[in-house]
Formats: sequence, C-alpha cells, structure tokens
Amino acid sequence: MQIVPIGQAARLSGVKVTTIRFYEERGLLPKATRSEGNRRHYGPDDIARLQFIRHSRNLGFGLEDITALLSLSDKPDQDCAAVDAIAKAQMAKVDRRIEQLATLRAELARMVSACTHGTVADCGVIACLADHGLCQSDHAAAPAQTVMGD
Amino acid sequence: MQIVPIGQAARLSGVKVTTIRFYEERGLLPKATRSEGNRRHYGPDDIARLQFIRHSRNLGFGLEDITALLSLSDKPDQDCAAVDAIAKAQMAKVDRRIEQLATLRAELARMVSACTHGTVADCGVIACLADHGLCQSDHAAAPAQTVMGD
DNA sequence: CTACATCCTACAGCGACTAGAGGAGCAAGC
DNA sequence: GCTTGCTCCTCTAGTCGCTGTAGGATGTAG
Repeated sequence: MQIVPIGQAARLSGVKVTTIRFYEERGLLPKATRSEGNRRHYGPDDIARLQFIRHSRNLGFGLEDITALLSLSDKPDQDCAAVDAIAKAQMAKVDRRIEQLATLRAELARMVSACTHGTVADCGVIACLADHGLCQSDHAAAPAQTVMGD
Repeated sequence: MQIVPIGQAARLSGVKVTTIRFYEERGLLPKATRSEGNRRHYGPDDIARLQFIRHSRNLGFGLEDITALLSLSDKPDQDCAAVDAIAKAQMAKVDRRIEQLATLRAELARMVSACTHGTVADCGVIACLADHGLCQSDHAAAPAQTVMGD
C-alpha cells in the first residue's frame, strides 16, 4: 500500500471520495499527482493528512481552523501556543453550545409535559409556541440561527 | 396598530424584514396583501404567526417541523398527538446532540491538557489530532457533519 | 422640493459537504 | 477482442436557514 487511488484512500482514511476531492479544491490537501489516465494518486503522507482532517472534523473544528492546524503541524519548531489557542477556542465554543442546548432541553421538556393529549385547541405545546410569555426561561434571547447550528 | 408595513411587523415580531420575505416565499406565511404601491401589509394574525415561528426556531425546530406545527395549530379540533410527536422528536434530537458534545468536550479537554507549551513537535494537541489511537473515547464514530451541525 | 427612510425584486454567498449527470478508464471473464 | 461492471473523472446544483448586495421604487418629513 504505497500509492493508492482515491477510492482506497477514502477507505483507509475514512473520508469519502467526494470529500477528498472537495478538500483538494479547498486547499486542505495539496493537488494530488495523477496517473496517465488522469487519476489521483495518494501516498501514506496523504492518508495521514486525511486522517488528521477527519479527526479534527470529528472534534468539531471548522475547515479554517483545520487549515491553520495543518500548517502549524508542518512547522514542528514553532511555539505551540497557537495550537493551544485554537483548541481552547473550540472548547469554549462547545461549552457555549452545550449550555444553550441544556436551556433548550429544559424548555422543551416543560412544554412536552404540558401536553394534555387532547385536541390541538387545548395543547400546551401549541400554546407555549404561540405565546412566549408562557415560557419560564429566556432562551429566546439567543439568535435563532446559532442555536442548533454552528 | 391594525395593519402595518413589513418593517414594523419585523419590530413587533422580532423576525427580520428579509427573513419575513423568506418565510413568505417558503410558504410559512400566506402571501401578504399589498398596498397600491406594492408594499406588504401585516395584521395581528400575521404578527402572531411570526412570533410562533420565531419561538419555534429559538427552540431549534426546523422550518419543515414548524410548517407542520403551524398547519396543526390551524386545526384546533384535531388530536394533538402529532404535535407531541414533533416536540418529542426535537427533544430527542437535542438530547443526542448534548451527549455528542459532552463526549467532544471531554476529548478536547484531555487534548488541551496534553499541551506541553513547548514546540509544535512535542505538542500533545497535534499528536492527538494526527493519531486517533491516542484518544480514549470513540467520538470519531459520529459522522463529522452531524457533530456540530443539525 | 429635496432628503432620507423604507420598501421592492432578484440573485449570490455562507459551511461543509452530498447527489446526480454524463462520460472515460481499467481489470476480469468469455 | 469484447462485454460487463466497477472505479474514476468533471461539472453543476442542491442542502439549511438565512444574510448581504445591487439597483431601483415609494412614502414621508421638513
């Protein structure tokens, strides 16, 4: 397994074929060398890089952060403070989100428990959605688009 | 405040002007009536509907779910089981995400604590990202795109 | 009458892919 | 040699829930 085509690289790294091509286009991977028939070749270093990316994605890092982390990992003599900063920022982001989701969960639970299992007219869930005054928490303070997404 | 233009509807409902137009296009709101000068008009019902949507969005519901909830709330005589199901599914979704994020957070914390504050070459963070074997948890089992996103 | 705010449409962009069309290359079996 | 079927190629468009911009029309206050 010295040099492999994209499909095998995908299997070895756990990154899908289309995603590998996407990463190349985005500059996270160097442009792959090609065979005579115009097919991409990958070596062990490329596989390692793909695994690095995949692992970072699994930890929730964005592609921009990953680009920074990759370029830092290519310069082993540098101070690793920048690495630390990126990781800590990511942790803070995750913390914030967990907090938001916990508030959300509490409100959803309260809402669901207000369901009378009767008709929609008496439904506590609908009533709560229709009138924020019926909520106890101030979850609505968070901008909607940041609640579930990035 | 009987009938108002879009800007005031936005202020009253907490939904941005552009977002209101977007919701109309998506069918979450009926097509607004227009003035002679082609401007949208909104009445109290429209404002209430917008508040319902905003509140639901704040609770993390997707637009598809909200469309369903709205159409259910328009039929007050129906059984509210469907409402309950949507709310419970949302709660389960939030639960799953909280769990994932907790795992993530733990792994990130472990990683950050492995930072030697020296050079990148010795950095525990980079080492961990490069080699998933250095991780204790199996967070990598989750598909990347679902970890932080919806 | 002139600023200025508000409104209109239409389209491009975000992040991180995913899916599909339409075609070419390649190995194995007949 | 030929067909079958898999892998690979490029390119485009779609996902979600908006946001931002361009370029114009309308409405109102001084």
